[in-house]
Amino acid sequence: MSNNQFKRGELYSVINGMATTAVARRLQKNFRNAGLEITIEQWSVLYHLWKEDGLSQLELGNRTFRDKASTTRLIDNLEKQELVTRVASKDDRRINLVYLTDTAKPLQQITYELANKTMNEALQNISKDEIEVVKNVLQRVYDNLTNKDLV
Amino acid sequence: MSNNQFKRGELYSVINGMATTAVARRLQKNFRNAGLEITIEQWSVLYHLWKEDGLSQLELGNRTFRDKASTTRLIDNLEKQELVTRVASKDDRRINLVYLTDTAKPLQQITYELANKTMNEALQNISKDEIEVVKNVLQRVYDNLTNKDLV
DNA sequence: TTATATTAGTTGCATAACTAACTATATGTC
DNA sequence: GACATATAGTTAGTTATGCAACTAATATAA
Repeated sequence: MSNNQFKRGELYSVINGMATTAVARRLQKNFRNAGLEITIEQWSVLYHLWKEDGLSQLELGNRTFRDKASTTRLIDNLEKQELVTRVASKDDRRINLVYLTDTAKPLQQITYELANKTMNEALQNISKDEIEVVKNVLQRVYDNLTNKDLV
Repeated sequence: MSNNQFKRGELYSVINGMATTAVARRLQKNFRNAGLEITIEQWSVLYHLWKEDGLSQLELGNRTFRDKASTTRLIDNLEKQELVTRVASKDDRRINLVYLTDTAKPLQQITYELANKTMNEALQNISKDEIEVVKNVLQRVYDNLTNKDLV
């Protein structure tokens, strides 16, 4: 019997990601309570642009784990809210580089604070060691399912 | 400084749930490759009905971590595919009890097997102890954010 | 240099999520 | 019994997801 055999009844709770969902919902709520009109999905894109502005849509999709269709529409919505602009690359005109606008810049500080607050709420009474194990395991799960595409 | 302070750059990967997403996508793919036409969201509802048939929509929503509007539409779609039927409760006619049809019953075995297969793919080289820590931490994260609704 | 293949992004279609407002049934209080 | 309140479920509106088919631009190969 494999080392990783689950009792069937336990499977769903592992797959379900209820904790992830709960964190996302709480962060969204904290955004809303602070009067921020952005979704956490939009924020996930802004987050990567604050780290490195002017990424291509494809690269943004990779970093936020989305396919290109989802990325297209997320950026459509961000553009509608005037938080980013698309600029065709001069080297390769197939590529759209995505840049933050001045409207987006002041959101960085407040959303970082709200994300920190949310994580503190989520991680009450959970030790640093436990968090490290979780991060490590989830990374390995991700790698198990994506590095080799054997299906 | 709090015990749970994160370096900012690490925040997103924790919130994002990329591992959860990857597992869900792989399970969906495994369903599709086996010729099953159901979504994992639909499967999550069937999963609970196989454990206990005839639950109310609200109870199904609780067990699958959905609000009632989402539950309504999920069951609409399951009904369209003739996998479940709604039966008004005789005791309280506001309540819809949801029952599996004969069409749904043969799906149980094959989807359990595919879920097991998916979890084995996901959890390669991850020890039982690590899995226990992850499950325990995620449960506590969930509890931290839901037991007391202090926002 | 022309034909073919690849790549980045968009669009159509279907499912699903959440909020808020709504309907219908039950319950509680006077 | 009548009126207010609570509860279960539905509907409308918006955003997001994924797949597949498409366009436009670039790269490769003959």
